[in-house]
Amino acid sequence: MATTVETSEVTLAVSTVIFALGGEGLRIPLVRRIRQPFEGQWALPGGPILRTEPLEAAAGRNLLETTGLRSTYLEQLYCFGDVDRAPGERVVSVVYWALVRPDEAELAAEGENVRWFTADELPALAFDHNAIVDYALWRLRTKMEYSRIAQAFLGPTFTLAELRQVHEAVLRRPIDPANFRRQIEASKGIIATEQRITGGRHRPPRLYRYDSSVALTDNGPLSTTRNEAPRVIS
Amino acid sequence: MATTVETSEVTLAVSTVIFALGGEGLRIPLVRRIRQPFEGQWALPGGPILRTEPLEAAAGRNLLETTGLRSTYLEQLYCFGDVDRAPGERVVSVVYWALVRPDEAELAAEGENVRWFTADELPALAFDHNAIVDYALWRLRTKMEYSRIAQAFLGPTFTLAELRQVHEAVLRRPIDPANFRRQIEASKGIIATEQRITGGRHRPPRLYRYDSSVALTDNGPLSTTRNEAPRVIS
DNA sequence: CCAAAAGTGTTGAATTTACACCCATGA
DNA sequence: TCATGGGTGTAAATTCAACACTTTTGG
Repeated sequence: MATTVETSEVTLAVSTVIFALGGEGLRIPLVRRIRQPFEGQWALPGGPILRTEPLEAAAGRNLLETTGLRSTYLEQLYCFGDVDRAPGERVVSVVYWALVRPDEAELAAEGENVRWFTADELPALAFDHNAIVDYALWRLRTKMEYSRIAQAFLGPTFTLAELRQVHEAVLRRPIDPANFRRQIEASKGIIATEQRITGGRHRPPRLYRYDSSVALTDNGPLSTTRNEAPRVIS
Repeated sequence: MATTVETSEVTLAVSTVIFALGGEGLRIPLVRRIRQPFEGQWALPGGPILRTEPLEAAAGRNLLETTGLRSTYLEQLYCFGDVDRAPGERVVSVVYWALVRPDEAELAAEGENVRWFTADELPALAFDHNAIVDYALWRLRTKMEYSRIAQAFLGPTFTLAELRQVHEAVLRRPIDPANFRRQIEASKGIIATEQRITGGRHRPPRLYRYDSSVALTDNGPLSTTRNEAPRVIS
């Protein structure tokens, strides 16, 4: 992946699959390669690993550098190391996946060499990146069913309808609003505020916020106690 | 981890957490380090990555080299890359976890520099290997609840009591035999043979074998179509 | 016959699912 | 007042959990 020096036998890199929710469902940003191999083709944002930088920080950094965004959720996906995944050299890529909020994604830098694609309709990507995205999509959809990562797509407060729409968009199936409400309320991790949204031609929905004392997902002993910053309650 | 050349900025290695079931529950083999750092302390089997060797093959190879065993299940656990996890140099380790059968584990080479330990009572290990084992244990126990990896601890045929005892040993809690039976029978992936075990002072139990057309666990698009070899039905 | 584990049946609780229906708002 | 989603109620279906009971063997 065009990294570091050529003196090492194996090259190590970090790449990141970034998800945001757009009009047509899940969207991910890709960068156009400006050198061989795969020059001109689209690829996942990525780069070399710096000697003194943690892997997760590297993922966050190249996320920031290519899109200008900070993610609300970042997790290691897998380490890809097939011998022939890059022509000529042996590249091992530690891949992370990230979720960003749509309002931030709006501001995202989009230029000649960075473009957002609909996740289910990608062109042929460089390297094995199509397979990587497929796996990231599978993980996201699987995890959506048993964790509360959906909240990472939303701002500090949200209505239950918004949260449900996130689930529906990611899982691509309708969800019963009544059952969804009870399910979420029973699962904890969410706190009702006294605020409501007015202006709609219907009963004003209550706003919720997430309970920052409860982790979005249970990663067992790996949980990096990196809980999101406590939210200011308005 | 004392690998390859020092010309590269970051050293890449593979380690493996190997699980077998022994009398006192889960057991794992460790190797004694014969050089600095952590000389004399116990550590996970591991080694450098060869230029032309797939990561999974490297894990299988150092499993074979240190214990003489081949595993019935091998999966990537996580890639550990904290900056200070090895004194002096930057080492990124791709860690795999493996399951082996007790009958094979019996034959395992155990010498001055290789010893089997009870997984829940490990001494202080080299590097961050205690944390790695904790995470592997969590993954094994979590996965035991929703997949059929328990079968990887058993031979080609087994009774439902044996299968249940694997669950009980790993999860460390008793399981109702009646409910366990129905649960397993409903979940498919297991086939009843016409054979029974005689000789016990009780009704002879039926032998089962696993359905090799059903994967032990659903890893989504990552499944390496590396299904176990079809079993000969006796 | 007795002990022990294999295997089947049954019942109540908990959870899931579908859908009816009332509530509060803006137009 | 009507349309629209917010929010509550409820009952059937399914799954889960506990445990009684019957079966088949060896001693």
